[in-house]
Order: sequence, then C-alpha cells, then structure tokens
Amino acid sequence: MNRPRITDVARLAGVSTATVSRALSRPERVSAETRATIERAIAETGYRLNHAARNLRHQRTGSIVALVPNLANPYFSQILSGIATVLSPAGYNLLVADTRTTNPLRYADPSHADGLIVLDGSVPPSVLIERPTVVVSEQIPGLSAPGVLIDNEAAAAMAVTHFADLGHRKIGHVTGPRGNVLTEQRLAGTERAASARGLPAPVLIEGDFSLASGRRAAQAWLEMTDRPTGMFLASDEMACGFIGELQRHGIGVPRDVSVIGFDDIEMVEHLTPGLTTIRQPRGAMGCVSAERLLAILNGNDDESDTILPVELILRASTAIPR
Amino acid sequence: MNRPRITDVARLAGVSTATVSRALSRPERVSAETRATIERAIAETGYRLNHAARNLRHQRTGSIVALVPNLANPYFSQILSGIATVLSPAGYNLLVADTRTTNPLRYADPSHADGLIVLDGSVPPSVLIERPTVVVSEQIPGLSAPGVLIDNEAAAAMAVTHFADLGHRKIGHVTGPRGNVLTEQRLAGTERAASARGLPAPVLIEGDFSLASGRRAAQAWLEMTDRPTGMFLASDEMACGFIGELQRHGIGVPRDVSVIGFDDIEMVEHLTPGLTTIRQPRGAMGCVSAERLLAILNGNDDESDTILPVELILRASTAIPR
DNA sequence: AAGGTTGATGCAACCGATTGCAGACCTAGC
DNA sequence: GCTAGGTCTGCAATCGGTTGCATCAACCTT
Repeated sequence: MNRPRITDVARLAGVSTATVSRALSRPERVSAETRATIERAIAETGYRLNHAARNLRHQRTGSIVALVPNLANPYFSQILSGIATVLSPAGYNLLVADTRTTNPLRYADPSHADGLIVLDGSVPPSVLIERPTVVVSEQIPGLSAPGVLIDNEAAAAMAVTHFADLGHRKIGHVTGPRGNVLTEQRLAGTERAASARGLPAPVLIEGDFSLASGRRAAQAWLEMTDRPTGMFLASDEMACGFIGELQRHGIGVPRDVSVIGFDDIEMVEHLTPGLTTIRQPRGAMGCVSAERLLAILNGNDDESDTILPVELILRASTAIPR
Repeated sequence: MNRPRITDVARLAGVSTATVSRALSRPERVSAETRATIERAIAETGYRLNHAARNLRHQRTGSIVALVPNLANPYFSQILSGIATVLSPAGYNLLVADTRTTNPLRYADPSHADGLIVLDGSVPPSVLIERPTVVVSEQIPGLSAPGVLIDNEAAAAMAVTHFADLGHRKIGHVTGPRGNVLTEQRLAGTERAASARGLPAPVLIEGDFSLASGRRAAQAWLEMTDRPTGMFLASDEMACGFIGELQRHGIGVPRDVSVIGFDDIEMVEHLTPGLTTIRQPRGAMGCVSAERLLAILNGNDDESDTILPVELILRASTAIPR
C-alpha cells in the first residue's frame, strides 16, 4: 500500500485537493464543517504532508546550512547547538557541512538550502553571495553579510587590564597567526590596554591557536631573561599547551606566571589550575546568528553586525605577581 | 532575471528537456554531438540543476538525519564528524537534530530524510521503524536496526584487568544510571573481570555519567573506611569531577588512588594527571554507521551489528598502589 | 427586486525536473 | 528492396502539493 497523497484525502472527504491543501495551510479559509470532514479523512487515511513537494512549489528548501571548519571541534559544536535551538522551532532543518570534507559551493545552490550560517572565516566570499548569509565569529573580508561577532579588541583589553589590576607590569601576548582578523584585533586590544595603563609594550610571541604552538610559546618564555609575569594567549588551546609545558619544567602557575586564555572552552575549567579566560558566549552566538538569518529570510533585517558581550572568567591561573 | 531552468537550456540547444535531462544523468544515452551542444547551452545560460525537483521525482531527499541527544557535547560531535566524512562524498546532506529541542518524529517522515543515524538511545523505537536506521553506541531495546557498537563489557574488563596487573586488589566502580544499557554492560564487565582475577567484588557507586555525579562519587569515596585503590568510572566526565574533587581535598592521583575513565574525550589528555581511559573510536563509529546506512539504502546490507574495538589509553592517573 | 458583497470551493496551471513509450532514422542482413 | 534491430530523440505523464482566478450561493443594501 502506498503512502496516501492529498488526492486520497480529497476523494474520501468528497472535496478537491485545493480545499484539503487550504484546510492544512490556512484553516480559516475553509468552513468549519468541511474542515472537520477533512480532518476525519486525514486521520482515516493516515495522510502526512510531503514536504518535498510543498517546498518545490514554494521555491524553498526548509533547510539552513551551517558551514563549519571542523565539526569535531567543541568550539563550533556549541555554536551549532545554539543554532539548532532557534532553527528547529522555526521549522527549519539544520544542515551541517564540514568545509574540510565538503565543497561549500554545493550549498551556495538555492536548491539545497535557504540560507547559510558561516562559521569558517576562510570560505571565499564568492561562494556566499548567492544566498542569504550570516557570518559568525569571524568576519570575512570582502563580504557584506551581517556578522554575529564579539569585540575582540575590548576582550583583549579586559585581559590586560586584569593583569594590570593585579599589579603585573611585564605582559606577554601569544597571538594567533598573523594576518588573521581575530589575531590582529586581539593584538590591537592588548597593546592599547597596556599603553592605557602605562605598561611597557607587551612581549609578542606568534602562535597559530593550536595546542602545539602554545607549547612552543612556553619554550620561548623559558628562554627569556626578563620573563613576563602575565601571559595572555589568544586561545584556550594555546593556553593549555603553554601551562602544560611550563608545569613539565617545574614552573608554577600562577606562582611564577599568571595566564589568561581566550574562548572558555569547556575543558579549561577542569585544568589544574582552572584557567582564567575570556568567555565567548557561544550558545548565544549561535542563537543570534540563526535569528538574524531568519529575519533576513522574512525580509526584515537591518544589515548591521551584532556584537555580543564577552566576560572575563576568573579562575585560579591568575594571581598577584610575587 | 530568473534562474535558468532545464527548459531554457533545451530551447537554446534546440532539443527537448528530456534530452537535456538525459545528457545530465546518463550522458551515454545521448549522441556526442547533441551532448556538446547541450553543454554549451548549459554554460551559456549558467544552468544548475534544481535538486529539489529531481528529488521529488525520485522520491528521495538526499539527506540523512543524525539524531543526537546533545549537540554541544564533544562526544557526539566527533561521531558526527565521522559521519560527515562519509556522507558528503556520497552526495548526501547531513541533517542534524538535537533531540532535546527537536521532535524526532519530524524526521521519521520520508519527505525529510532518506535514513536515520541515531546516537540517542532514548529515542522510542516506534519513531524509527519507518525509515532505514542505524544506531550508534547505544542499542535501542525493541528496535531491530543494525548497530555500530563497542563491546562495553570487554572494555570494562580491560580497565579492571589493568588495575589487577598493577597490583590493585580493592577496586571501585562508578556506574552510569542503573537500567541504562551501557551501564549494565560496563558493570557486568567490571564484575566479571574482577572475579576472573580473583579480586573481591568491586565497590559500586551509582552515578549518571555527569561531572557532578563524579564529584558526588568522590564524596562517597572520601567517607569510606576501606577505600578502593583503583577507581573505574563509566565516563570521563565523571572521572574529571571525581579527580577534581579529590584534589580539592588533598588526595593525590595516582598517589593515593588510581583512576580510569571511559570514552577518552579530548580534554582528559590535558588534565593533571592525564587520565588513563578506554578510548571509543568515535570518528570510526561515525564513518562505519554512515557506511552501513548507505549500504542499506543501496539494498545490500546484512542486518548485523558492527562491533568496533576499543583501546586502553595509558596516561598518568594510574600507578602501582602504595 | 436588482446589484453588490462576502465566503467557500473547484479548475487547472504550475514548481522543475525525470522517464516509459513510441516514432524517426540509420544500418545491416538476406 | 524490404525488414529487423539499434540508436537517438521527443511527447507527455508524473512526482505531490499550491494558488490565482472563476464560480456560485447566500446574504445585505437601498
């Protein structure tokens, strides 16, 4: 037995398919009596709407695609989770594409998705102009899509200011890869805040956000003659690597050096010592980006960026310098 | 200007839409000459196939949905990542649904997805019978879908055997919630291995896989008069909570108690001490489950379960008892 | 009572492809 | 020269709904 179609319901209810369709999508356009008959027929046949057919007619797909650089990375999956909370009640499906394994071009196609949420700053803007797009976390140069961002400069300034408040004077900063938007913004904030508090220019070490580069930064720190007492690292992963490597060399955190990270990924709460860090509101970033995209799809959006507030989470990796 | 349709290409090439369609899907059925003309017309119009229309005609969706209990949990996102690697080259879209915020029934519908990969053992089997389904990690009682699983009992036995090898005699086990399939299997393995090695019956503490329940287990351990020297916890999260709480009370790991976790979630490598644990091959579980589902969709599958091997990862949280 | 509303319903075109069937043409075989 | 077989292509139905427009009855106005 085949799946019942709208025709079957219509026949059983003794009305046209048009009426059944209307009873489903705009019940108020159908008389109460007919509606009841139709509902009975639907129940009897076990009819269920074919979304593919409806979507074809409506020239939409009912899906939103999220482009993530690495699905296995918890940083992104928490944003995804926020996106899902908003999309699902709105009746949209969430399609997830890992840009390492999937060609993003595939989803620029209108017959795949109604809109895109881009979590990967390295996606070429040419891919994205075809569909409504919102970018999260990383702005894409050359793309005029609304972004859901944080104020990286102010966030970095918070970290440095915290060091200053504790009495640190010699600050170090481990950056992300040079040229990256996030890197430059966090660096600018670091230098601005240091100068605003009358501290000497921060010592810079280049990293690449990865754990390994944090370890290398620790080596660099160990070799310094005049070591910074407060180290601000542009990602929590680097901070983990940094602390781990120092501990291996008998350096105490925060006894010998205070450390601040960036992101507040889940694990850093459980490190010993717990990592003081800048929390990005990842769930909220996901929610807001989904809301913004839905607004665009509904035709009421203002094109502006949304800046979400960050928070300095105080844990045990920072202390007064000795 | 509207998006070009197959009709536009046909008109420009001077052929029927049927021929264009064939040139696209079965080029060998079209003469080389016509094919060339059509390709030129496609290039000129910038035509791109509408997948929604094709899928409607083919009675398929081109999407596979993954049902996850919690998208923000890295344990699941790594499985998802594995799924994505397989699905994408096969031309399928990956739809992700968080069962906390989405009604799984929505995706039982054939007009939404061609098949399901279920990572949530609590999804009622009635939802799943309608579509080809593969379950991952947790078997669902009453559902006869192929599963991609690990041998939880053997895995637990590995942990206990390791304790025995180190010379521990008094073993404790923090379980998941009683009644859960995973809980019972791991418990059975724990008890079997203990008895096989001639150890006294393990001390049991009930947990629920969460960090907080690991902390509670630590309280319970602290209050014991005859404390187990080797504690095996049924999840890494619990192990984190357990160790953190003990350290807060000045108990050294592995100095005073050795600890083994379960899962090998990413963060436990970076704890101090690094956690000895049972690694579940999450990426592989994702890959295999996707492959199995594709096999079912292509009509060649054998209905059996796939058991993937686990591995005991030795780190610094286990040592010879003092 | 004629004309104007309003509300409920049906007709049939449409979304954009795919495909069974049949016709046109060509070649080869006898 | 005629037919069988093969290749290439087009016609038109189909997937399963949606919706603009037309129709018609009932009710309202004046």
